[in-house]
Amino acid sequence: MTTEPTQRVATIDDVARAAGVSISTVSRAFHMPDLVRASTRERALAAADELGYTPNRAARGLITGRTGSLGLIVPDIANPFFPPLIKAAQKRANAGDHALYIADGEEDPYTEFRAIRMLAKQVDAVIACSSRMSENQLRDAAALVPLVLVNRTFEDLPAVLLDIGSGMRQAIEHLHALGHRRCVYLAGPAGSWSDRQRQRAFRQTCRRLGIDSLRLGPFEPSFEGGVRAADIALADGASAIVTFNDLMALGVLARLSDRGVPVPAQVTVVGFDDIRMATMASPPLTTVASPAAEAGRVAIEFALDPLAARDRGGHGAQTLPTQLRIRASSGPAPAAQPANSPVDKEAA
Amino acid sequence: MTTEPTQRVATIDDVARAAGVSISTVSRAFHMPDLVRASTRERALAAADELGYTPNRAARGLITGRTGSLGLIVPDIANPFFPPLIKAAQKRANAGDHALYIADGEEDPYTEFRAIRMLAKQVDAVIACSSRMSENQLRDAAALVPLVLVNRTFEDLPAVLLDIGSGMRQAIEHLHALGHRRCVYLAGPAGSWSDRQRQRAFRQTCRRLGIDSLRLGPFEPSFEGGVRAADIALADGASAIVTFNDLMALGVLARLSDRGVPVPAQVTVVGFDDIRMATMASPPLTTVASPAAEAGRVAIEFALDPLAARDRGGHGAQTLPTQLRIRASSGPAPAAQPANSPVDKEAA
DNA sequence: ATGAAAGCGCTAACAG
DNA sequence: CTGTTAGCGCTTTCAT
Repeated sequence: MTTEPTQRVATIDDVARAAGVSISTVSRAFHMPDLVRASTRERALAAADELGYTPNRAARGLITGRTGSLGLIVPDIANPFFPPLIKAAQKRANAGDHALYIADGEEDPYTEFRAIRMLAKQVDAVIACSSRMSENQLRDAAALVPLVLVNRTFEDLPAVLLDIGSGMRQAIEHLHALGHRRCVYLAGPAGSWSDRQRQRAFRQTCRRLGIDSLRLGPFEPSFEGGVRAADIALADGASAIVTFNDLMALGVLARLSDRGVPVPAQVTVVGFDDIRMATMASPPLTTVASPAAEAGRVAIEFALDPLAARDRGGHGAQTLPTQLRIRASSGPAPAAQPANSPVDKEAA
Repeated sequence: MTTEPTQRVATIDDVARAAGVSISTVSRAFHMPDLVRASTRERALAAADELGYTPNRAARGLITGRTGSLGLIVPDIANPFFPPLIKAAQKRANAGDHALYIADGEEDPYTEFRAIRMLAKQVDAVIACSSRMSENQLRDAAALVPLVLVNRTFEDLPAVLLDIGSGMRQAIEHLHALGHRRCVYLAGPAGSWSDRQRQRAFRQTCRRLGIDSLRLGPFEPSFEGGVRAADIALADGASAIVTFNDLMALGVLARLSDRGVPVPAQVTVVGFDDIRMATMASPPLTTVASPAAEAGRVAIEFALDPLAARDRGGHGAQTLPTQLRIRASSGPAPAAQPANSPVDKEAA
């Protein structure tokens, strides 16, 4: 027989009564320990522990303006790139005695904005990962609550970046070394900032190496998006495929496998994330490793100490290195150029 | 030049002033629309919209005791079983105008308990998924805040269950039909409720079908855990392996592949979750489909309306069906019994 | 060193 | 129908 409905949660008042001190003494025992005599403090703390008292962050926030909580928004929790980031962030937040609230933006700018606006008053800062919001929305959001960006920059907001350009260069150089002379990039969401970054690095590196480059998309940045994109990429006769993210790469691989196209014998696929799942993919997937977990940790640090954030990189942006990760068995096979469709639509 | 730090968030007071009505009228315009004249209501709502006003749920909760927020705890966000569940839950919560806070229990009972205690006062209910907490902790938690369980039962707490027994029976019958006569179950976390359920169904079904059954473990319910378990399972001469969850199954597959063991020609692996990732694994993985998303949705409904929850199944538990999902190419191959180690340790 | 009192943003009686 | 008042749990002056 459980005490089903909420029994009652100890308030600071209960603690005070139990310890035989005033309510403000208890509060001080927590936040300004030096202002109360040691013995009194002990008693208060003991009582608090006894009653399992946890301060009501909401109530505290009401008066201090600081809630001791942080918000974290990702476009899609199901995108395996984010969980490691989230976990690292949560760990770091808890270490600083902060709670972390996670919300899912559903890959939709407005949903994301609403989520931020809703969180605004109940958290000290919001961390927006790979934000899909427009610049205007970003500006509005930043006016409501201190904002930290991950995987995107905007004006002088503190940001944690992954060195996408370097990863892309490494990937293309790798493909070039394998003999590929016609590469296609399967783009992610239309307005995506990080997709633009990738496209740019892709185009530039291809040009530099004299590789025939092609951009296809946008596609949904998901497994299904990759499946759909695969056929199009194949039709365009590319022997090497670089995708916006690993999820798409996995989709491409699955589709290629279904169509009986040998990978990497005929096509090499490079994913962009090195999410945990990539480890689980069969060997052929070469990935660009993103230090997602570290990004999560650093983002929290930025959020907890905006000033430190401002002091790091240029205007508070810190860039984390990225690295090509070649699966053992994806090495050898170069690629015979398949039937080459002349259509160079949207040449990147 | 951004208005970097929090500019100022509109309060109900601002709205009232802007609309030229009293503060309580604004409040009523939101919660008891019929109590204010249409024209006044319009004006209040318009002003609110104008100022981008979002009620401060924390402040509201302080007085009503209802925060309009829900908490959701999972043992491990990175476990791909949960994201779909989380997403469905969040969608349903938002539909009911509730915010959903997600927390990660880090596969640790006490971390989980602390998280719940911290959330207790700031949410209307907490949904604990595959809780790793002890019965005592569960009881204590339930005393602090209305609690909804997913994937576990405890006394008369509302619960959403997946019909694990049925899935396991289907899996074993399938293996039996393929000719397997020696199956091993790779167990998950030691104290896990759902692991016990699986073990029981496994043991019973094997006995009924006259299959030589073996339980190994516990193992970490992760990809790495599966990798480690694979060798042990192989050493024990099983031709069919059923794992606690898909993550482990994926690890087993990877390890088997590394060791050059043909799957499913020599060994068949059955995962237990049918998470999205299973789709992406190479064909040999047969899975038990869990309606994770639906579980998330139903859990929110239970949380929003505890009474309805109480009215459904026995004491508020609703069981969702589970189904064996056989990948196309995992069908044909039966299994030659490999070298059979006589050690029947921990016979299930 | 400690207590009393004011007030954060909001809702729920209680008047009008 | 609408405005006024009290007070949720907490921190923070301001007294003592």
